[in-house]
Amino acid sequence: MGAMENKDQSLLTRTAVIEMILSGTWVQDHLSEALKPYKLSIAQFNVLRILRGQKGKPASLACVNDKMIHKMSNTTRLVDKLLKKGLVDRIICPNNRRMIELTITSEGLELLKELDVVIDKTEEQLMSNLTPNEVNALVELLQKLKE
Amino acid sequence: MGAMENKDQSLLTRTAVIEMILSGTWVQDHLSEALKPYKLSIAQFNVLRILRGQKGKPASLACVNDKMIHKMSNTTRLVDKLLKKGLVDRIICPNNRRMIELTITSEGLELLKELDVVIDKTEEQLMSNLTPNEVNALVELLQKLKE
DNA sequence: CGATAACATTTGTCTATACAACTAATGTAT
DNA sequence: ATACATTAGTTGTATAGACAAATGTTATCG
Repeated sequence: MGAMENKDQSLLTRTAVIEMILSGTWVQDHLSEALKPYKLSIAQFNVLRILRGQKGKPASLACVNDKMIHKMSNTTRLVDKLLKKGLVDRIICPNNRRMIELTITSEGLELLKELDVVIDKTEEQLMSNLTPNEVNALVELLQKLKE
Repeated sequence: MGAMENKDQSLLTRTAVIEMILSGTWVQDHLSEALKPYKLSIAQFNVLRILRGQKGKPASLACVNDKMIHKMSNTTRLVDKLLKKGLVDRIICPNNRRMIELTITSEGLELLKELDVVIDKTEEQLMSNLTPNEVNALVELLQKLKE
């Protein structure tokens, strides 16, 4: 393997790394733009979706945190904001008073129903330059990458 | 096209969106981990690289900002930190006193030389699960996506 | 039973980012 | 030349995130 090929390869690698950062922020920028009229951050939106996914079964903070896209140190304060907006309920778990039980309120569910449409459309637009096969290939590459 | 195919397609789209966010933060986490011993953020490191890329020719703040991966509102304060560390110089442009001229110092160049090794290795590791062809395909998909 | 460890969440603090208002310098048009 | 707009950068402020220490609760072990 010559020096030239090494250089090409490391340039490609660097390009890939930069493209991944750019693509990640690109996606997030568009999503948070779509959420802006609803005064929700992506993180807040995801917590709501996680709670809906529980189908009534309450979730602890740690459980929510595990399922979050951005692991953050500070889920308490994030949930505080959703509480203030009346989108979630928080009670102390009767069986284990160290834990809390989070559930989504009916207002939260209503809001999510509205957001589903908005987010679906945004996600579709974001991917509109790729064919379904290409989207599939992209997902597989990204998953393989992080295995 | 049946309802089933629609659902599959939108699930795939959603998966792709999430994978892109995850991959972006995954890359950034590893890079900032690699930079940690040097007390540099990714943004600071990129400013240094941008200035080195100028090959002695000074750059204005706006110029640096245009080339940055994360467009940020606040390049002034970022550069302040590099100044305090002695990694860059900042003078007022004599031709247009509104502008500043940023250059990287020799200390900055020294540091970058050290970091090149570290970052190259990190980037190589990040991509090590993919073959060169796959990395290439990934780059092409990501670029096509954002066209 | 009492001390200690482990657990789940909260709080404090410091730094980072977003957004808008501000300052200073230059360009433009009458 | 004066007024007005534009440009380049800086500063203020409010919000978000990282990290570590603190709080309160339950489990474990002698």
